[in-house]
Amino acid sequence: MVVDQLSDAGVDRLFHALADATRRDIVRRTVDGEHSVSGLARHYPISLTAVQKHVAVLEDAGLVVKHRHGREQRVVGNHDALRRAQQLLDELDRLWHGRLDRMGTLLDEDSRGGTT
Amino acid sequence: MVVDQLSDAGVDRLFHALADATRRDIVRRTVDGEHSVSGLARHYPISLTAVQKHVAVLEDAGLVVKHRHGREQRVVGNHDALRRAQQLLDELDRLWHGRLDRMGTLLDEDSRGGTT
DNA sequence: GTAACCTACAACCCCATGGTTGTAGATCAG
DNA sequence: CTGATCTACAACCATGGGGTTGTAGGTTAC
Repeated sequence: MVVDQLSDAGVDRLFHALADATRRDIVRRTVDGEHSVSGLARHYPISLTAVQKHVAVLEDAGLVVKHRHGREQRVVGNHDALRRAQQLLDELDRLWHGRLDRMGTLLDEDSRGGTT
Repeated sequence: MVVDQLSDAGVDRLFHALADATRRDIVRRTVDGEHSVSGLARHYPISLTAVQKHVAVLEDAGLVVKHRHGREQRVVGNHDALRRAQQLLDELDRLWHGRLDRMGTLLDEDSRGGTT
């Protein structure tokens, strides 16, 4: 489970969930503690249903967890998903460093070819 | 000016660009060096036009840079955009740590018979 | 020159997304 | 019980995203 996580379908969901300002804001809020869905909805100029859908997208991506508390549905951020996203970017980042290293090696020894 | 970058529109483009396996693969390839658009297209079972659009999305997000080289359009990854994405995730990550710190403080005060 | 190649762009399809409204089931407060 | 809240879900609409084909303009090779 090391290398090829970049082509996972869950990664699509993860980054797609982050690709919306409202959803990022919900994450920011739920990182800070539990919030009901309707409580969250009061902060945005969109309908409650729209917020419900955003929360569903976040939950599907694993960025958020819901659990019932009486008649409310409490939403709270999930740190693991964020760390997963960070790891994926780090994986790409490592490729860059590898490239830089290879460029240095080329300048140094001038012997090897690339792979395809 | 460091804090509120989470609600920028460019961030939408950045994460949206990363929310597609083909585009992440293009980034992975172009991190490793320059590739022509048609050269990239040969690796995927989709049309050249589709790849052109993916590259355009990546370019719009800043993850990739194009420049002409003869009749070819060379595509190469842009490290800065990736670092920007990493910084945004780190920003969220910091919120989590802040929360954990506060929870620790609460527990601490509670064990001392705090008055909240 | 002609042919082959690389790219750009317009037009079109299909469907997922983000938004809405409306209805209905639980749950809490009185 | 009654009313107010919170949530869920279905139906619908408009827009954009990912894909295609087709046409056209440059650039290299012959």
